[in-house]
This record gives sequence, C-alpha cells and structure tokens, in this order.
Amino acid sequence: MAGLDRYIAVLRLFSQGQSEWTVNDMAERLGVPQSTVYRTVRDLMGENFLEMASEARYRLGSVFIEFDRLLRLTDPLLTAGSQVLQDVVAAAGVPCVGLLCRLYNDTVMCIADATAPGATFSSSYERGRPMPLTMGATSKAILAHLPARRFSRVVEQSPDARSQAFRTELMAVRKAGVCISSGEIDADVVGVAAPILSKSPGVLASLSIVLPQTIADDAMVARIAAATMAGARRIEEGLSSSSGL
Amino acid sequence: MAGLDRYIAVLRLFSQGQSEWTVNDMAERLGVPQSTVYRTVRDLMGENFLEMASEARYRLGSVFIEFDRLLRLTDPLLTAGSQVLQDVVAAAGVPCVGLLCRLYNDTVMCIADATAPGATFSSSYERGRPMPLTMGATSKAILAHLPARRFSRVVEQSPDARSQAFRTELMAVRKAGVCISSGEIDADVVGVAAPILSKSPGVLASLSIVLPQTIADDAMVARIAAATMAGARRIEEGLSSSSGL
DNA sequence: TCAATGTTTCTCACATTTCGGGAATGAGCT
DNA sequence: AGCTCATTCCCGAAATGTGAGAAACATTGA
Repeated sequence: MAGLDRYIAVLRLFSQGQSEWTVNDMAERLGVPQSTVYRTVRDLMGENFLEMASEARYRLGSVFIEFDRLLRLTDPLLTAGSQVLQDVVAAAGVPCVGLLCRLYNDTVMCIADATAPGATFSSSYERGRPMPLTMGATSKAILAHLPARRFSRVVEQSPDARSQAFRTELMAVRKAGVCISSGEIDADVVGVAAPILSKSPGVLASLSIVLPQTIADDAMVARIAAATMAGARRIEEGLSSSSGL
Repeated sequence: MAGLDRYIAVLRLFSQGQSEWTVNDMAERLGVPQSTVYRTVRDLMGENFLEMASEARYRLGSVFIEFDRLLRLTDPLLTAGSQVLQDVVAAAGVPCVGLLCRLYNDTVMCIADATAPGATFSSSYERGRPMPLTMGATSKAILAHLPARRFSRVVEQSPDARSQAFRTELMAVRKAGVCISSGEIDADVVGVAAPILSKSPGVLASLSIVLPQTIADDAMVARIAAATMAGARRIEEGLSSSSGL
C-alpha cells in the first residue's frame, strides 16, 4: 500500500458505526505498524481530514464540509437541478419528497433533496448515502440508461437482478423514460423517477418524487410522472447551456 | 512536494471561481510537469476525489458528499447541537437565522444552520464556508475563548483587531458569556452568539441567532441572548454525556 | 485515407521518500 | 520517583515517485 491508498485506507475506516478510532486499532485493522499510522494520521490532521476527538481518539475532520460547500456551489448537476427539484416538488402539490440522484461508481447517490410541507416520512436516499443500483425507481431510472457493457456487468453481480424479467423490465423503463416502483426500498411509498441524460460524459442521474402509497392513485402517479420527466428535460437543458460557457 | 501534499495541492486549486481545471493549467500553476499531474489526477479520480467534467477538464468528485454525510451523522457537535439549534430558532419566535459554528484552524466555520419561517435574508455564514475569526458576533464569541497564546497570535495577525479596545471588548465578551454585534459582517442584521465550551480538546464553537436590525429592540435582544446561552449550555451537556460512552 | 492536434498513458533510470522496528520523549497518574 | 500510555524521532534498506520524452488513443479536418 502506498501513496494515496494509505491515506484513503485510513479515512475509509471511519463509518457511522465506528466514527472514532485509536491509532492502535487502525494499525491492527490495516495490518501496518503504528509508527506508519501515526505518520499518516498526522499528515491527515494537518490538512483537516482528521481531527482529534479526545484522549488518543481520532475522527473525521471538517475539511469535508468545506469541500462539500464547494461542490454545492459548483457542481453543474446541482446548480442546474436544485431549483428544478424544488419546483417539481411544489408542482406535485402533495406531501412528497423530491430527490436528485446520480450515478456514483456502481451505486446511486442522492446529491439534493427537497421535502414538501406536510410530508411526514423521509426517503432512504439521504444526501451522500450510496444506494444499490438495482432497486428502487430512483436507481433503476439510472441503471436502465447505463451503456450495455456496464449494464450487464452490474446486473451480473447483483443476485436479485439476474433474471431475464429484470432485464426486460429495465428495457421498458428505458423506452418509457420513467420508472415507477412501489415499496422496493422503503415500505409503503411509491417512487417515480425520470432519468437525466446528457452528452457530457459521466452525467447520468435521475429526478424522482417519492410519495406515500396511501395517497397515490393512478391519475396522480401519471401526473407526477409527467412532471418529473418535464423537470428532467429542464435540467438537461440547464446542463448543456452551462457546459457551453 | 510529496506524499499527501501533492494531492492536496491539486484539490486546493478548485474554487468557486475556478471549478474546472485542465491538466495543463494545473501543471503550470503548480510548477510540476504534466506527467506528474496526470498521475496525481488519475489517483484522485480513482478515489472519487476528482471526476472528469468534459473534454480534458476535471472537477471535484462526489466523495466529499459521502464523507459530509458521515460527518453529519457522527460529529458530536452536530449530533448534540442540531436539535437544540432548531429549538432555539423556534423559541426566538421571530424571522431569524440560527447558526452552529466551530473553530476551524484560524477561521470559523458554520456546520449547521436553521432558518425560521418568514426569514427573508440569509447569513454570510454558510455551512462549510471559512469566515474570519475577528469579525461578527458568531466569530468573536469563539475568539474570546481561545487560549491566551493562540488568542494573541490571531489578534496580532489581523489588522482590524490589533487595537487595545478590541482586546478589552473581547475580555468583556468572555466575562458576559455572550457576544452581540451589529452589521459587522452583513449589513442591517444583528448577531447574538453564545460560546460552546467543553472539556474535550478542540471543541470550541458558538451558537448564534441572526436577526434583522429593523425588528431588534433591546428587550428582544436580551431575551434571545438568554435563549442562545441556555442552548449553548444544553449542547455542552450533550457533548459531555456523549463523550462518556 | 492521411496528417495534424490534443489528451492520456507508458517507459526507464535515478533520486527521493517512505517504511518499519525500536528507542526516545513527554504527559498524566499513583 | 516510577509507571503507563500516546506520540514522535531515528536510520538503513527498500520501495516509490519523479520527469523527459515517446507511444498510444481519440478526434478533427483536409
């Protein structure tokens, strides 16, 4: 292990379940000597990637919040999409949650959300949380538009997606330009998601609305599907005009 | 340049003003050959610290959003403070903005904010934005509680804070346990900030309420000052109980 | 089709840096 | 003082990054 890897290996130790580490535990877990870990930790602290929690314990540092702000201010998908996201949620006119999510390696990550007034639930797609690519409308709207080679690779690796039925379902999603699913990730909610495509490489995302099954009838879902698709088109326009700067 | 520095130097190039870079520009700016920059960029992309924007341009990657979530979920100050922050804003009962900010190197950084319904303004203390330590109630509440040695160093380096009057003002803030200022950062708003202190090292923060000058009279400011101080106490309690796990 | 251009990766010899084991320092506690 | 634990320091050996240029690859235009 060398270079960036050593630093990343340390950072990746920190999780929701274990958010503080001692140098000893890190060294043991990574299988490298303490002196090396101390050096690594010192470097990371110097750049605020880590900070001291208390008595020999370390935790993630605030530099991530700083870079997160930079992303919020400059990410084209966010700048083009966050207003649209709010508009679509408002236009839905029901207690729902709106999500703007993107492909992130072999997962889907929410980068912005909007909650309509009155919504008493929340989605598992929290901002910054990697989610599986093969479940949920939000994810499948993205998966359906992966290039064939990559699509196959992802599907092969996922036990719950290897069926032929799944492939044909996703083909239909691709054709329709919208994906609707019910209770796949969170019970009792319906997800309606439209893909966001763009010429520029690496932009593959979705705009989705999540609402309680109890209030969702066919007409409402159809209306919301149209709204998300229209929103997705608007975001695509915003992306292509901003990239032309 | 070696080790982490090389990587950080690249990441620090990205700013609000220039959010996309070509390898050429990076190499020129950093004064290192292109081949080296290519290697560095490739490594950073592999870990999602950078991503390709378009045609030979690179931008910050989404890994920061992922780590930002981890921080939101695990940072003791945030977990102890975000509920209190909302409570204090609600208790204020006026269109105001609440801020939870912390010391970050020689700056102050907002880590959480809450806007009361009806507030038509926003604070310059955006989440993740480093702010000067010597201006604004939010910052001065923190500065006033820096250890003497560090306090002096910061004050010396800041042209607008070198006066004796400033030192005595901050002494008074320290005594009072609250800092109130008007229009120092944003015109036409009043800031009311209470320091958050804790035994654990590195925890130095403030809880503040920002409200328009037009609605702020002495009685209201006094009431809000008491509320922020009470909130700060509650957060301190939350911190000490959680660290005892 | 071929040349031209720009981006990205690769190669290789060399110097620099990191690595890791252990010793040294330092702070806190009894 | 003496003990324990956290952290830094030291140094030779070994691995890694460095940088200049060439090569691969993609795109564009003639």
